[in-house]
Amino acid sequence: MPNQPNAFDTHDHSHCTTDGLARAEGILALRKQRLTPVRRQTLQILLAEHRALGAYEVLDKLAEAGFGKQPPVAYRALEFLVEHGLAHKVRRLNAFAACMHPETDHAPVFLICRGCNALAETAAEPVRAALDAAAHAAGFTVERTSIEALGLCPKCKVAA
Amino acid sequence: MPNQPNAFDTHDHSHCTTDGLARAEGILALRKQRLTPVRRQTLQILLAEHRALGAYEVLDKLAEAGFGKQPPVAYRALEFLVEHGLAHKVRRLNAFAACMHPETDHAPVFLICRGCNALAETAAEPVRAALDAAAHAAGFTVERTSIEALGLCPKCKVAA
DNA sequence: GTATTTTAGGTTATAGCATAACATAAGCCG
DNA sequence: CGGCTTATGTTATGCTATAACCTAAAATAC
Repeated sequence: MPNQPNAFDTHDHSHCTTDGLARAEGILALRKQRLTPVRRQTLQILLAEHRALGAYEVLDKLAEAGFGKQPPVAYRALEFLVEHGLAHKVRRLNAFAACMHPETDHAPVFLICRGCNALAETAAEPVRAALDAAAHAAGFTVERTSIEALGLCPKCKVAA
Repeated sequence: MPNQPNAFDTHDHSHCTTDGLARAEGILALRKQRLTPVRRQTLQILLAEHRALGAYEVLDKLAEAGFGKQPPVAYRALEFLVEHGLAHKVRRLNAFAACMHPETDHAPVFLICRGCNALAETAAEPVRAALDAAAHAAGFTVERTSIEALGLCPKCKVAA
């Protein structure tokens, strides 16, 4: 995993958005997929915050930006982004978040702060390995995973 | 974890229900909580199958058994069971399943078969440890986890 | 053993999350 | 440019979940 700041660190957030969009363009170009206006705007909305947004929250922002205001508008864009690893669904929250390292890691591990709703992705490999081992012992073949932890980020821990 | 059969093994399933109910009674007695008729029936419904059931599916079965047929009837019973570790919510499926080892393991790891919908709980400790380590590196304190894998169980793998 | 408090169950209503199905428009390619 | 494919817009609906209020049953206090 590249050494990017995680959501809990103070960082120059303007890079998150610009980098994210640039990387998305690169990835989609390779796959001959189009980053259409709605998709681009949707990704930008997710990249703007290090937290998960509900589909209807995204939809409202899309509507403000002049796109359609019916649920499928948001769900389709989100589905596309998830499919291409540019965003993830956070199942615990029924919400979506931009992927912070779309090139490298398609088995995300989420840390969800219940204090400030910040969301960080963290090193998946050791966790994935442990899960694969446990699954293998049961004769089970893992295809997709959701690994999420709810708790307190460093800042909220201090505040508490 | 006691050496019980997991969902993917062939086993005498009648024990699952009777044992599950007996253990629930023991656990709740210690906590001075009541296993009322709806709660008991709900647990029994979940224990009857090694898969996750949607709340409305549980509700239908409760209604058949003579209990109320409004959503809160099912949700309240399910919430109670989850709270006391007798059932779990499977977030990937928005559904509920009986806990297979309610005394010992309150951080379940689920293996969900996409072929037959069977659901197994597996050894949580190593996975939990890896997750805790990753979280700790980010300064994050884990309070609750959801760890779920989607894939193929041994039988469905052969069938495929 | 009856009154009081607490806990649980029932019901109505509504909120929040998600998708099916169909119509229109925009890019792609012969 | 005509037909194909992909994407967007819209209507309608289904599934998941909870708030709020009322009644009943159990625990506890007297």
